[in-house]
Amino acid sequence: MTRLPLNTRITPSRKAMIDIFASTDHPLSAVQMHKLLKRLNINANITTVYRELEFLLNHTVIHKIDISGATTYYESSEGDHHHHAICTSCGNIQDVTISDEEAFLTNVRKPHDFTIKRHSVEFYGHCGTCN
Amino acid sequence: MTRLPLNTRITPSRKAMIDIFASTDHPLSAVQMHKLLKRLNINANITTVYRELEFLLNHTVIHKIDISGATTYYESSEGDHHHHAICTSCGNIQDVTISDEEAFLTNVRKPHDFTIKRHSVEFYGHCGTCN
DNA sequence: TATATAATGCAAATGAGTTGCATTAATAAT
DNA sequence: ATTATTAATGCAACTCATTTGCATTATATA
Repeated sequence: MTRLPLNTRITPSRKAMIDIFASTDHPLSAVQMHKLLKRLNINANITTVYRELEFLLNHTVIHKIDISGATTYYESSEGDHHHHAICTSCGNIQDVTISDEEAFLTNVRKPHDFTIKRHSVEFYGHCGTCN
Repeated sequence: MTRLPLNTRITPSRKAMIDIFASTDHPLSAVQMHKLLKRLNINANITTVYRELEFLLNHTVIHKIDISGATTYYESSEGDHHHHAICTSCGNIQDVTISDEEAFLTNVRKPHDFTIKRHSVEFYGHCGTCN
């Protein structure tokens, strides 16, 4: 796992959130995380959840995924590089991999002098259940 | 251009927005559009801008682009299929094309039974000026 | 020119996320 | 074990993008 600062304190909500991200292969929003914590009887304030997400993000424990819409989703940085298929009917999010992604990236005609730091590839459509 | 409903009324703000999208190769947010209209002395309410964006979206005159963050951007549906490179420093958005995009799409290992309706590919990094 | 109703303006509400500040609690120091 | 330091938290208030209800205006048609 990524190294957290030396002065990082292990609080119940922090531990739970780290555990949840580590054991879930599913992107989560702040509100969803907040509910999950409640079910574990960890009554953290939603502000605390947002702040912790920011903290975990800063320390690359998690990363954002860019899904169309107002809500930000986060997932663990562990696991292989992948993208997402979002069902526009039920909101379900599944992983998508691209074989030979390097080839794909070499086919990108990027603007002159633009330095790519990261990329986002998302597919929208209908999942098996909603088809 | 896409056909609008028969009962569509040509109001000053509608006409201006359609013209602006047709003549700009640049994604615009509701707030940016609102400012552009003001400069043309069309003092439409921001609500009207949002409603008109929704209308143009519904009639496929424009489409949303999915950029990380709270603000939604829209661009004309005219023009070739392309993606975007977003400068995370200055917010500048440039077009990106992928050569042989069909090949890229065939390399996508999509979930079983998932029907892809559209996809979004965005690159984040630093533009020439911010490098 | 009158009529129907699409489009608009305004105010208020919503939803996601942020911030200031006082309080609490995890850890280090004693 | 006790205390001190300060990271983490809770709460309320706020911002920002966007939406909604409702009364009013104005475009296109009869």
